[in-house]
Amino acid sequence: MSIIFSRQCEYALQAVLYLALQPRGTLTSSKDLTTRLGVPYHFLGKIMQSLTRKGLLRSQKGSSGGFALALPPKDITLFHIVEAIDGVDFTKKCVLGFPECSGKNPCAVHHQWAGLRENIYEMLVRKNIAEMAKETKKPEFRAR
Amino acid sequence: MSIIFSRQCEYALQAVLYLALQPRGTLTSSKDLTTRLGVPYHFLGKIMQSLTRKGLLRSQKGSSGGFALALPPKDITLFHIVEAIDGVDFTKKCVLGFPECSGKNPCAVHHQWAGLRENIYEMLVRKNIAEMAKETKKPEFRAR
DNA sequence: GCGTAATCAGATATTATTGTCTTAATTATA
DNA sequence: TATAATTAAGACAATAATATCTGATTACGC
Ligand code: SF4
Ligand code: SF4
Repeated sequence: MSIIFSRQCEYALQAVLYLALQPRGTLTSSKDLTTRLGVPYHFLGKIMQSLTRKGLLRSQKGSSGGFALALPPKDITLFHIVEAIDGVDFTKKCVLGFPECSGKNPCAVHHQWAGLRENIYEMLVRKNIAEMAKETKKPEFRAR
Repeated sequence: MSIIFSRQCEYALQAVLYLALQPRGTLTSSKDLTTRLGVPYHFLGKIMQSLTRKGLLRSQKGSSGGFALALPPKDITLFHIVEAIDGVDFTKKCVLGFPECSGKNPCAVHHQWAGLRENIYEMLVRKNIAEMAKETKKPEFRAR
């Protein structure tokens, strides 16, 4: 069980975070990403395609091609990535899986849960990835 | 995407909550559960079996048989159910899906995330289902 | 121009999850 | 004791998620 986000989405988050740590203007190839992150090559390829189509990344084909952020890192949040890959229905849904239920006749956990959902949302939008990159310590992420 | 818990687990939570609302000592059949909750009959059957094997429910075969809680409602929390169905690895895992990473060299969201995980855990253990049943308003859950 | 390195795109394969069906075992009750 | 209702169990089917493969396309560098 992957928690909250699909595996695809996790990979996407990791990849974008990695890109954010590379010097501005450089391209990073899928191959590079795949070895650094240890995720399956072709699968990541598809994910990068999605992110590119959504306009979060730009890609360059051909020799010495690769991917880079399409926007300044300070204009991207984790939310954008989750939105592009998994969608953001979770902001509305019930943890217990009850359909058509939200707040009128609340069950005993609704308040707690509604707050939690808010927290997840906060976590996703609070920091842009420029800030995140600055604060991230993972040495294996730095350009070698 | 089902949020946090698998669909199985959601059904399990719903079913146990329903059972908690039935008068103590009565048995509820799968058929009854399935129509009240609107979930697939046989699938639910299997889930009930699991919960029974784990000792959370007791079952009675035969005519006028069914399921009931195996423990007093005040001794059961949502955590027990999640534990039985999905497992509780999520209490340790990283939202971003990074393996082998937890707190040393924390990334920029680790603190927020760790708190969030704690909140989810809290939500699951805070109330026992006796309290929840008392506070739950869902009229379609009451015995007719 | 040509060869190489890279992404792009789509087809396919594998695995996990969800759902269905069928039969057997069990029990209350008529 | 026969019958009907019910869970138990396992086989099967459908769907969704994850992963891999292959060929095409593009761009760079020689
Ligand atoms: S009231 Fe309870 S069941 Fe309804 S949406 Fe809120 S948490 Fe879910
Ligand atoms: S530091 Fe960041 S990447 Fe590591 S476990 Fe915590 S949240 Fe996940």
